[in-house]
Amino acid sequence: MDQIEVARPSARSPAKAVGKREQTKQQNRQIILDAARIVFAEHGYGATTVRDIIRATPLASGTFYNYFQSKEEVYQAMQDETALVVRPKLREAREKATTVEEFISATFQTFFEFVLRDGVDVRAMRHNADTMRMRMDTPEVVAGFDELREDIEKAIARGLFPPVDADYLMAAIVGVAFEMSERMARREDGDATATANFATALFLGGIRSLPHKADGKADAPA
Amino acid sequence: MDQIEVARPSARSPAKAVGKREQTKQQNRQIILDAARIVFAEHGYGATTVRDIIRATPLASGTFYNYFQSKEEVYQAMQDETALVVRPKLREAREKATTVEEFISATFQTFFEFVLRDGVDVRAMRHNADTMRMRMDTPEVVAGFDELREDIEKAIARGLFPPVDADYLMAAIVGVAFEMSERMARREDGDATATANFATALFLGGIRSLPHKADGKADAPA
Amino acid sequence: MDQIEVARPSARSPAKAVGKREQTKQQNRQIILDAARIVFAEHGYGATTVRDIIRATPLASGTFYNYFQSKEEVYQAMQDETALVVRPKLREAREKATTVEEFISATFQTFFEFVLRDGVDVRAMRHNADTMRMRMDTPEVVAGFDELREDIEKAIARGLFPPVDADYLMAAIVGVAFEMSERMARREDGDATATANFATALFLGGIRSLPHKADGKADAPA
Amino acid sequence: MDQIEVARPSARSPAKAVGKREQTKQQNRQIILDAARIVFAEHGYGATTVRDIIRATPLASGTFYNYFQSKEEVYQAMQDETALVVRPKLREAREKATTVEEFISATFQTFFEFVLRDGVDVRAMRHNADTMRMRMDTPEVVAGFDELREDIEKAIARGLFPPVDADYLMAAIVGVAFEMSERMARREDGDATATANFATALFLGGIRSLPHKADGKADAPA
DNA sequence: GATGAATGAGAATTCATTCAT
DNA sequence: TATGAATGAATTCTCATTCAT
Repeated sequence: MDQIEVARPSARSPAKAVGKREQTKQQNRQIILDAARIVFAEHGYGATTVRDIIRATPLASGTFYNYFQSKEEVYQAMQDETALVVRPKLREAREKATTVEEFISATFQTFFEFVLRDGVDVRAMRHNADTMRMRMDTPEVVAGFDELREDIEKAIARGLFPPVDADYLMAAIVGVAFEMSERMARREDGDATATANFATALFLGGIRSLPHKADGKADAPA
Repeated sequence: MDQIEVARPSARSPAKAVGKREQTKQQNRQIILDAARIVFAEHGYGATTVRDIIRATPLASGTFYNYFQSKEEVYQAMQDETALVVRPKLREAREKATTVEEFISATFQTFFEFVLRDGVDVRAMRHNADTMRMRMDTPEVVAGFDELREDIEKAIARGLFPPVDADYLMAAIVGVAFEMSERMARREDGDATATANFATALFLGGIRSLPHKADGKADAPA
Repeated sequence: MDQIEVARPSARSPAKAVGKREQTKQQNRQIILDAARIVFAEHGYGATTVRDIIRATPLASGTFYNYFQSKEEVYQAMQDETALVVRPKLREAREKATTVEEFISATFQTFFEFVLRDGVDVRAMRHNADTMRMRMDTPEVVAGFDELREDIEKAIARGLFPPVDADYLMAAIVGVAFEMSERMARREDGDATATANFATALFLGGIRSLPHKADGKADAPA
Repeated sequence: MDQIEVARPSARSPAKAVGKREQTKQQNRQIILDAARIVFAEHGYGATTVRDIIRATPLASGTFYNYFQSKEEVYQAMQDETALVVRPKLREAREKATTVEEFISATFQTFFEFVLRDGVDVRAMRHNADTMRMRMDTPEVVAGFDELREDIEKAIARGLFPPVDADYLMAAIVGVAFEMSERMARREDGDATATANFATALFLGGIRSLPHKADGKADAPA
């Protein structure tokens, strides 16, 4: 496990001291967040200790507490950082939708694209402890679920969707999104558009509408 | 937190000529597993300590280590105990299927019924740690995923399913099953059949086939 | 580490029950002693636990306590068993001595012969824990030192030895005996007589009387 | 307590610029080593626990682990600290020797002087555990044996010693040194020079050359 | 007597957090 | 603010010993 690159405050450059210090502060926070992302992915949440995170950092242990109170807090900050990036994208995509197709397609496409570009390496993350797969959602992430449900309800209200159980539909979309994104990330040739097409076809027309595979064989799992 | 009731070696059971000591051993193992199930549900996996589990038991601390090496091991045993019950049920249900409808319907129906009857109290479990939702899958659980994919592949082979990406389809089913089962478990009037009908309709005909709600409102979330 | 061969009491032979039982009792005590000898040699005294000794035995843990109270007790019994064999031999050899040569020679010869024949494998014993060499003497062994000193005093009394410091001379003999026996045991071609000759020559005439090596080189250490 | 203390550690103190923290670190390490020396002497190695050592210290339990990994490690550090003091003294003494007498005499004299001045209180140490005598040699101590053998080989090479078995001679010297030093330390009037004279005489001329005792009686043992 | 699971005191060790520097 | 050693409560785990079978 490598250390994150530093902004050591030891080298004093007398000029612009304030700006420099402020910058360092921001950098250190980011250094910790980045380290946490890697360490959580490697060891899993439960097995990760604050010490682990610090060790993956050039910083001293005391410094951690200048930025976060605990493991929980840094985890949430990390997840939130992520959620705060995706959620607006998802919202925007769905708000522009004028058809069911657009709504569903935009949701999956945006989500899968994000996972491929910005997501932690899922292969490292999920098979930690050699044995167990785990998924944790912070309040910020869960709030994204609520937004999706709200958007579905709005879509129902404006006649875009039939009057279905929005809570269940949200759950189905979320479940498919997370589970398929993990599968996608494990594939060598993970392709956000193809994956989104699959999920979209499913939600629009059911299994019989799914794209056919040329050879009739399932993709090899990782 | 209550302790699990004990079967102290005093009670004689004449039938099933298992030695009394062997019987006590089996009981103690089960006592620990049951306690673990409750404690993990209350505190979440990460926050649970071996001491917590022991405390929820009438047994001595050393006794835990006669049965399990660690928190991880008891967690896996617990999950596996569950998976070993559901997996054969699911397999059997799917093998009897002669149509796509039966395959999908039986899968969801069996799964949701199990969650309602034997599942841990999800409401306690998922909102632990004050904040975070989490899901962990042990190898035994993951093996169930593989079985589903195999069954899909077989169904494709015998022409039951169109030649789709079995891995992705499996992921979609699993995602929907887990995510909706949690929603279902949170509802006061959780209904396995209704939930299975929703999921089945989705997989057979897409969103537009979903059952319509009378009032057009989403169910209230927990 | 192998287990010591057993005398299991499980197979009941009704006849001669008492004699059989008595025999088994003696055997089990011996089984434990033999196992202890091996385990102490492998792990060293400090690191050895009663459990380790039991594990090296086909017996149950509770059985240990029918024979010994603790690790200390079994260790002493083991050492004493040894000392009780060597001490009479040494005494006898020295009592027959009519010259200094005989006294010294018999002492070393008897001791080194014993080490080679009955001693625990010193190579295993002394380099335990990969790091530390250790030697422990029980009261029975220490009593052997006293006997040696008494014999020296008697030898002085009857004019065999000059009137030297018997305590120091005893210490010197003991030190040379133990330290050289370890070196001897490490050598592939450990030879009690040659080793005894070396020690005897040293005590009779000093370094200049020591046997010369053909090549003038030291033996290779283990 | 005023100005001198107030001087900040950043201000350079030209000589021996050791920070206060570094100084405390060194002190704490020494505190633990000193406590260990006492506790090992009192309880013996096997019976000593890390807790015992910590209790003999004003430090917290966790602090121990900032310096040593285990009981073994602190024991070795302790022994090595000792060996690193004696070994150079012994080497130097032997290198200056131009005769057998000087070589042997210097070795014993140096060793016995060290034991009397810096050695642990042998009377406390050896009769620990109510029962057993024990000796443990760490690698550093064993390395001292190798040095002695090398020096003997060199002495043989330059014609100082006859071509004897250097390994055995080394063992004899070591055995006599340790065993006699223990006896010496038990005596009220332990005298390094007298003890060294005894050992030297033995190695130079054998028993018959040993100094005669005025009364022909052995010294009283402790 | 033999067995081996249960016991629980206590030893080893970790780790979040503090605080002097 | 950054540092990192000290802290000690909490946790994991071991192990001698007991005792029902």
